[in-house]
Amino acid sequence: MAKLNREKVDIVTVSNAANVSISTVSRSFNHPEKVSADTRKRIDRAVRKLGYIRNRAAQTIHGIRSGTIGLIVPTMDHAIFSELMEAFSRSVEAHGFSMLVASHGYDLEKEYAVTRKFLEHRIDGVALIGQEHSEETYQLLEQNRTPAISIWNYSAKSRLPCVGADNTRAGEMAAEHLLENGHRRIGLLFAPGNGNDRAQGRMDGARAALKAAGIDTPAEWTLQSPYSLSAAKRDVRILLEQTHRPTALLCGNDVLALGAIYAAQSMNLHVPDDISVIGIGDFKGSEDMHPALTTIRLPAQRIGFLAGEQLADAIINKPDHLPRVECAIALRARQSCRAI
Amino acid sequence: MAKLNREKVDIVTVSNAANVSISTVSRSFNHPEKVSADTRKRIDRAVRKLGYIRNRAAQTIHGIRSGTIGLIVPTMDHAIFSELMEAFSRSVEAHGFSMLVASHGYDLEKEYAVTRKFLEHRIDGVALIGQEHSEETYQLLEQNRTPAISIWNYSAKSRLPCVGADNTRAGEMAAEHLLENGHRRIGLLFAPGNGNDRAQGRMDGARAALKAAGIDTPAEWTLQSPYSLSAAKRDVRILLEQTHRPTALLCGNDVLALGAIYAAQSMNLHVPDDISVIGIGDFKGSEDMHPALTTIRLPAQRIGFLAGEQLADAIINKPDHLPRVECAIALRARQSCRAI
DNA sequence: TCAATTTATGAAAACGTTTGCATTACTATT
DNA sequence: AATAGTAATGCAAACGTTTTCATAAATTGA
Repeated sequence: MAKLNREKVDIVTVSNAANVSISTVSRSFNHPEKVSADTRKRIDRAVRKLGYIRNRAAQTIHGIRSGTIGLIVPTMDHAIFSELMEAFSRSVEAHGFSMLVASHGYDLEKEYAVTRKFLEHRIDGVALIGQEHSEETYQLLEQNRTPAISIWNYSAKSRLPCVGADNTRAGEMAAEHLLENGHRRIGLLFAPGNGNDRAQGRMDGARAALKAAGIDTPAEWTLQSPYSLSAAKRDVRILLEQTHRPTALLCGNDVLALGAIYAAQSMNLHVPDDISVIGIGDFKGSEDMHPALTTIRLPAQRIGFLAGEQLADAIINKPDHLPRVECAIALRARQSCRAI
Repeated sequence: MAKLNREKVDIVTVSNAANVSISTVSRSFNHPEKVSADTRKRIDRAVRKLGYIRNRAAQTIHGIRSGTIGLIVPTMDHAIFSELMEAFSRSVEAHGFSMLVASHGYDLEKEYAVTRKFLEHRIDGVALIGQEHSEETYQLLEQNRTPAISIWNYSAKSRLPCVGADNTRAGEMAAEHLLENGHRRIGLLFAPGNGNDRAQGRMDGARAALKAAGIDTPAEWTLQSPYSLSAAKRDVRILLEQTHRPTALLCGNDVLALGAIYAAQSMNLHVPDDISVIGIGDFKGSEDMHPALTTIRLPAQRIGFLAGEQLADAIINKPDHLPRVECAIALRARQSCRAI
């Protein structure tokens, strides 16, 4: 069966082989109950024999859903986004959709271009990361009435429906944990905030909580490092070489936190005895590090899964209003912070 | 411009607005030189005003390429695959393709199902990870004459053209490095080999090299752990609690190696003084760990990039034969192994 | 046994493009 | 001024489906 056939096999080929009209073949796929058992069997045999595969493009121009959903991320190779992607993919796939993915490298114009390209493919819906997008991107989506959601951050006044966590609160919680443990000299290490409202929100939250406790972090203790172990390590080493050192480091994400820990270790400083480190994210592996990382857990898998469900639901059932979903975050107090 | 219009806008809408026929509109997109500058300008204005976006599905059924490439991975949230994906995506995108992605969780039947689904979308090409696929998957691709490549492992006798590294050799090189450093008591820690020819190949290579040196690893020093820091940590702890301990651990990938290091650290064993650890992969961050991980570098980004180029080339230029591309691997001797 | 339903199938239009061919209006050549 | 050639455009067929409507065949009910 399914022999190698030089010519393309389409619904006509099948209908000929099964000695029925193309309408019947189509029906046998889409409304099998309307076709006699006998005919159906004959068609199935022909399909298998010829190796026929339906052409979704043809269905799509007929007004049927394309069966694709787009996911546009800043980058795929950050642990946090790949976890999210995997979960999102699994959940939309369970509803029969295929996933188109692209990354834009924190460039909002690129994001617009990719969105446009996806719309050419007539995606049934699209998910974007965060809520910082160009006005053109928002308009493009509204104009085409393409179901779209924003994932990763929660905000009560997001322009798109969103599924995510409150990054500002995450920053606050991290700061509060350090404060509760008696820290007052706190260094800040964050990823650049432009094109990245997650990082910005966390930073704002942390700053606000510290300010509320009467603490103003000096500029030389406020580090901005790209998302990379080596960059964080390098930058934190410089900070720690100063004579006047913070007792704790609040890091915008777990990778930066791990970099900070490595920096400390490489200078023979003990974490948490000599310096405490707290992260945000709770990436895979943060729990198993040594010392186990104290961090704020952002439920990436849950967010990805729920986002997929929401979007699939939006496409299939066309509710006229999509809710905003806030996913709970929580402190994971482990071994990288101590009370002073 | 681009007002919110209730009705769909297609090429007919545009042609009316610009007072030309649909043929001219189409030509103005695809063969602009065949349309007078004046008309083109008029069309462009209409396009912008209406917010028209070409329908690739319609082009596709006309026999034109769909402009999509599929990438099917075991899982997206292993560092190594996400790095690969990002590089692959960038490279196919540069050639104008959009990327469909799916994961199969090391289940070859799922892989077949996903491949089929992608074929329904009329992908122009597809990339699979590794060379272990079901016969049905191979036949499906051959039958449809869909350009396909296998990425990640190189093998001179692969059924599909491949772009990748020699995993067997990686295993050998890791073993050789330990042998050269005087180790004879070597523990093995690998991911399960079924549905994962990469892991299997590395293990075979390591075993062969050890055997050639007259070393037979006892069963209790041969660990099989799922790809996870915590599993590796747990399993290695058990191994290290034995009185008769290996002097070195050869790990099938860097995550397992890092887990092994954490296990050692948690038992107050020093790496490399008390035990040496070597990994395979050289993931992002392995270099920055503490101690910096000695490992065999597999160039994930380069593989992803070249694979994208190869596949795009196969689609665009239809050469009748695609070469196999082997990407060089190399030892990165850092601080986690010592000579004894 | 005949009319009235019901069931199974086919014919044809529609979906949004691209492109080969035909037509018209210029431009250049003599 | 007539002819050949070229540039710009339109018409209509084609791509592979789905679905509405019509029709034929089978079943039901009297």
